Amino acid sequence: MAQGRRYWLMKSEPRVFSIEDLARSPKQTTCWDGVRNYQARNFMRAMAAGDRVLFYHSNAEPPAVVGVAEVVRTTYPDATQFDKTSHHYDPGSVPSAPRWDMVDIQYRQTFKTSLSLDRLRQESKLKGMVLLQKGSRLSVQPVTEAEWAVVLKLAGAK
DNA sequence: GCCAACGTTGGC
DNA sequence: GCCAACGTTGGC
Repeated sequence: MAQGRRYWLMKSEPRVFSIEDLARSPKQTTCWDGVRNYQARNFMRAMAAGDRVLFYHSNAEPPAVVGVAEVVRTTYPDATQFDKTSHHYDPGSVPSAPRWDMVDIQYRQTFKTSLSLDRLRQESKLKGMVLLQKGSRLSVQPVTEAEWAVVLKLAGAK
């Protein structure tokens, strides 16, 4: 395989949608709707099927990377942007030129031990992670191959 | 195009 | 619940 797989991190509040919810979803797959940040959207547009995703629980106790998912469908329009009843409705977006996209991701594994923010911060090799940068709020962000390897090793996972 | 006001994110 | 950091909006 000449094309290298890419790695990402996606945040979700477990009270809204947790990795357990993903594992219980039909086909263990969900569409990642509701992203309303251009940078995050652009990262989703760069995703390819087979890319790996760290699943992160934000607003959790503790906030932590809890497992792995995989991109199984590349970007397509997020239907909630046109749905007036949706919390994610965007009156400025028109169907002929959808502003917001989503991807589908499928469950892969839950770490036996989740990796809290604190734990990740202790790892000098991870100090460049987007997640750990001051003020970082991006809900979809890139992870380098080296960071990916360190995180999976810390989790005792493959 | 500047920038103040406002809304959101997310750790604490 | 607080609030720092950040993104977006809109008046000018």
